[in-house]
Amino acid sequence: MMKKFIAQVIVDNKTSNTDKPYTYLIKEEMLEDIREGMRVVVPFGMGNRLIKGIVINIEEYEKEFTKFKYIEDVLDDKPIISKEMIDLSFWMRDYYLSSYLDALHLVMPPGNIKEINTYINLKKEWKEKIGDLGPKEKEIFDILIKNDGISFENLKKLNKDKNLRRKVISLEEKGLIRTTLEIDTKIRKKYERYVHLCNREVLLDELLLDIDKRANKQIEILEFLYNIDEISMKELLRTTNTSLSVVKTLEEKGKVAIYEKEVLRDPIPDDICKYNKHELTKQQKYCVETIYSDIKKGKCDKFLIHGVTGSGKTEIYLQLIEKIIASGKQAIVLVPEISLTPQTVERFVGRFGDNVAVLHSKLSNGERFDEWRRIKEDKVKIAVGARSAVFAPFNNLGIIIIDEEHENSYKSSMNPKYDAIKVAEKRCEIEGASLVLGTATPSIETYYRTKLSEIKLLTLDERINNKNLPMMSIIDMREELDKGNKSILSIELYKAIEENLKNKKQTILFLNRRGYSTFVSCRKCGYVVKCDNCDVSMTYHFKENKLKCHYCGMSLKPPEVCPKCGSKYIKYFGIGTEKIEETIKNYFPQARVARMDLDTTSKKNSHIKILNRMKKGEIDILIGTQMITKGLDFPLVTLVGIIAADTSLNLPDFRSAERTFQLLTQVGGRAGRGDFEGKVIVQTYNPSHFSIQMAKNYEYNEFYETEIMMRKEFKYPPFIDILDIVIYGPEEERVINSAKKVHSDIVKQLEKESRRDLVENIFGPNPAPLEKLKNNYRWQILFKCNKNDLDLLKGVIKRVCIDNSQSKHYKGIKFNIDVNPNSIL
DNA sequence: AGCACGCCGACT
DNA sequence: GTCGGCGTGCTC
Repeated sequence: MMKKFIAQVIVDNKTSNTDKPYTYLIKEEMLEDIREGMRVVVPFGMGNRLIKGIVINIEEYEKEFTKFKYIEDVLDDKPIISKEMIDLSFWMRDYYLSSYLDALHLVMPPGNIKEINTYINLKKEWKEKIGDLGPKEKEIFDILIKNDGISFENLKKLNKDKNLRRKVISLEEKGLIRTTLEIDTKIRKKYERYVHLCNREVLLDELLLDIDKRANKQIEILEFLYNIDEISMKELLRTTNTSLSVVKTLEEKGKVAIYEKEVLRDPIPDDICKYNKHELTKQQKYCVETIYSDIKKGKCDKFLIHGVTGSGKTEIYLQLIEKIIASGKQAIVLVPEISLTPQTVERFVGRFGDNVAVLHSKLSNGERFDEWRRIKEDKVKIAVGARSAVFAPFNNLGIIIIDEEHENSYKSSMNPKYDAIKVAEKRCEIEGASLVLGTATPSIETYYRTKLSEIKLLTLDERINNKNLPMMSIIDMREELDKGNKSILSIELYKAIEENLKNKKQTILFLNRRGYSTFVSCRKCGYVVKCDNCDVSMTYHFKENKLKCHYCGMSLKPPEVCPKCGSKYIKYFGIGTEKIEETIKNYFPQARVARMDLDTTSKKNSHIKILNRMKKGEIDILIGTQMITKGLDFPLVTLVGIIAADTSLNLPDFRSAERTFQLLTQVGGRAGRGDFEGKVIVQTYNPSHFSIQMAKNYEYNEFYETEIMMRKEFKYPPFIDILDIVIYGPEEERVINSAKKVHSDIVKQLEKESRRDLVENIFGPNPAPLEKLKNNYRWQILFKCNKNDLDLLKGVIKRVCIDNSQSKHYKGIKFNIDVNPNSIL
């Protein structure tokens, strides 16, 4: 038998039913052109409808191959994904129980770069054959006569026949039309006009010989171009202050050439000043050298830099990267999305210039595509970005650095719900790169792994400027009440702000809730205004005079009388950043106050503006949410007030103590970064809680020891793995029944596998903590299991939920499966 | 997703 | 008898 090659193809069909590798034969003449990671066009289904897919594997095939079809066409000349990245995406699929396609999309170029389209053209001889058409066919053909060259997609819009494709195929068979396959590049390359001198060898005088002396502008342009290799038309016109016609005239005279040149949309602003290399402290130096020599010796390739805030971790990253790229490899730097500010980017771009690509969520599709390509084509050596930058398509990756490792934004909330740290680790293993994590407050999981020696721990306990960490004082808000102070501000915080204002220093006030009042309630009957679509109380926003749902975005006018009992005693409870702003403005009318939260930063660049004003000292008091806690460096800030430390502490989640500790430490770190001592005031109703007490004294190790004991005692990560299934849909009955069915099916399956013991650690089905969101009722089943049992449990869940998701039992029901979720809320 | 097949009721 | 609606199941 003849040797044949077959390819495994994942087809781009957005349904779970077809989400598996399909085998196709490769025509001999195509064998040379086809590689893993290329996109292909394949016939699919009974109508042999052409769809695109991606080749994930090519191998020799020696058995019968009659049942396979041939690959129709190859779309790429080079693989768009490397073999390593395919492997990485398959690992994600397995680990996070996602589909092949969702996992592949993460490692593929951004956007749907190319759309395949079938275009329909009339054949010359159609008039001779029009006789033998049925009425339906005639109807379609009439459309084609009017729209020669129409795409199949557009034809579908004009004719709603259910079997349109069949009829078109029949028309083609009858010889009236011809269909061609064409690819439409959705994301187009961007071109710009450039200008250069035609003859660069001649002297300037010679060049100006036949130019009229009165043609000042022409002379000016030629003189300008004489010293320049090439310049974009836009810039030429601007710098010489001329119009297009002048350049056109010079082109006609054969003096200059105008041509199109592809430009890569560069999202990095070009007014970045150089960020010079800093002298390393002893600790920093030790850190860089240890990591680099360990990597070189192959001794260790996973590191955690535990450095107090202000200990200069960024400089360590920069110098490590310098060494790595000097050895011909490339580097990825992950930072949390909200700290991907110009301030952060500047440091990397300021040091490495145009060797840096920046990937963040605000990029347009075109910009993202260009950055992706610059990386893929080795035009840059460093990629800085949020979570998804972990997939930057470098070909020779040397290092992945993850800053603020403890941040929860590294876990994706979309399928596959991957954790960028885990993925980075996997990618490093696959590609032989090294992983460096850095933070002032390591996550319990990561720190635990340093204890197991899976990750090497490096500690920096000195701040760069040798300043002490700011003093943190804890205010018991219950005592304030006893003292008769009903205000949001404790007396101590009030006085500290007053003092700070007097000394012309800046203050940051932190509260992790936006809006004015967090809920609105009737004092007579207790009715609370809730969102119609979600089971969530609505937040009052003063400026817009509206009640808003922070989950689905719905807003309505606040009621004047209670919708339930009609009483007029509607009261607003709970505080948000907007209320703080108002209070502060009342207390300190002379102060310049700014608020920074989702509501004030929705416009593009608005948050940069606020930060710039802050930097210039034009703001005395900055009030904000999460946003202001990350990596900001304002030397004039000497006071940080945390309005309510309890918000994160009281959440019924196993990470709430950890979050609180991290928050206090991180926010506290914003104070006293310059030449002045800082001070932090924390207001709380739980002053004795260990996370608050230990944050006060910056006792990370003590906090870790306490927390890890709790985790062990109550069986939480890192000792076990958690699986979270949320069953949701618009009909409550169906959701409840489905949740019960999922539960009992899983129990049955576990019994079949003789693993009754695992049933003990199933919690639920219960209504999810947010019982209704965006008109969907939500029920939850939680699983805890030992690391060794995770695969078995996942297998069972996959069979019960994913493979059955199309079954009629689960009509109108969706599953949200999260492996090791960030929080169980 | 599409497409076909098969079953069933409506209508020439 | 035949046409079309809809439920079900498969696509290398």
